[in-house]
Amino acid sequence: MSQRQTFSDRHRRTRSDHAQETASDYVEAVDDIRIEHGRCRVTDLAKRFDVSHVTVTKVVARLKREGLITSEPYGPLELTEAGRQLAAKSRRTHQIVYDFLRAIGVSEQIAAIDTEGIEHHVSRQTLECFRRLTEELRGRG
Amino acid sequence: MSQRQTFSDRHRRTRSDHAQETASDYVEAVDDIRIEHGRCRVTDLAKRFDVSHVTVTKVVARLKREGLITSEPYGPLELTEAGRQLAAKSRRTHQIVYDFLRAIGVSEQIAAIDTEGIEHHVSRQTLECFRRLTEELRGRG
DNA sequence: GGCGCCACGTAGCCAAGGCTACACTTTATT
DNA sequence: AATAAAGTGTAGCCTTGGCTACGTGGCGCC
Repeated sequence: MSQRQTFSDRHRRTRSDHAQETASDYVEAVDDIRIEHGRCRVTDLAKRFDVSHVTVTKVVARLKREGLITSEPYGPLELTEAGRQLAAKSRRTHQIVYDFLRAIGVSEQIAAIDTEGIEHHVSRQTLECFRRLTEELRGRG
Repeated sequence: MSQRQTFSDRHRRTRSDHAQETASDYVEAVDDIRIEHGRCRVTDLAKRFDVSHVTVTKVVARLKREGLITSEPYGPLELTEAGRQLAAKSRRTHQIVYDFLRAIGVSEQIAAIDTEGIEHHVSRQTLECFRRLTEELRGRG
C-alpha cells in the first residue's frame, strides 16, 4: 500500500458527506424545536440556522426524498422513524463531544461552537476515548 | 440575547467556510508535495485527494484568485507568501490535533482520519486545551 | 523528425446549499 | 368579513466542488 493511497483514503472520508452532516443537523433541530414548541415549521429552522426559508425548503425537500422528514403543504415538519433515529444518534454524539470539551477546560460558549463543527467528524473509537476521558477527568475533580 | 440568536451564531460559524477548509487542505498539500518531490503539479494533488485533475484545476483557479497560489500554464504550483503562512498554520493545527488524539488513546489510522475532519473546526481555545492535555497525559506516562 | 504518453486546459454537465423576487395560503387583527 | 401579517412555495440565479469528454502542450524514445 503506497503512502499516496493512504492520503487519498483519509481525504475521501473527510471531504465528502457534507450532505449527511446537513441531514443530521436538520433532523436534530426538528426534534429540538418540536420538543420546545410542540411543532416545527420551516421558519423555525430558518431562524435557527440563520438562512432564508427558501434554503430550508430546499434542504427539507432533499430530506423528504431521503425519507427522513415528512410534511404536507403549509403543514409542520414531522420526522420519520429513520429521522427520529438519526436525531437521537446525533444528539448522543453531540452531548459526548460537548461534555468532553467542557471537561478538558473549554468555555461554555466555545464548546458549543466547536461541538457543532467537530461532532460530524469523530469516529466511534474517538468518541469512546472522549467519553472515557471525560469520566476520568470528572473523577479527579 | 435570545436563545435563538445564540443558535444562529453557532451554526453560522460551523456550517459555512467549507471553501476555507479546502484552501487549507490544498496549500498544506502543495507544501507537503513540494517538500517530498521538489515541485507540485496538478496531477499530484489529484492523486492525493483522489479527485480528477479537472477538480484540482478549478479549486486551484479559485486559490489563485484569492492570492494563495501562483503558477504559469503547464508549470508547477507555487505558494504565495500568504499561501505559505496558511500552510504553516494548518500544519501546526494538524499536528496538535493528531498528537492529542494519539495521546488520548486513538489508533494511528483513526487519528489520521479524524484529524482531517476535526482540524478545521477547533478554536484557538480548544486547541490550547488539546495541547495542554497532551503534555499532561504524556507526563503521566 | 515523428510518435506516443502524460500533463494540462476547456466545455459542459450535475447536486448541494446559498440568495432575491414574487405568488399564494394560512392565520391573526380589526 | 375584510384586511394585514406571517408563513410557505416557486422561479431563477450564484458559487463550490464533483464528473466526463475532448483538445492541446511538453517531453522522451525510437
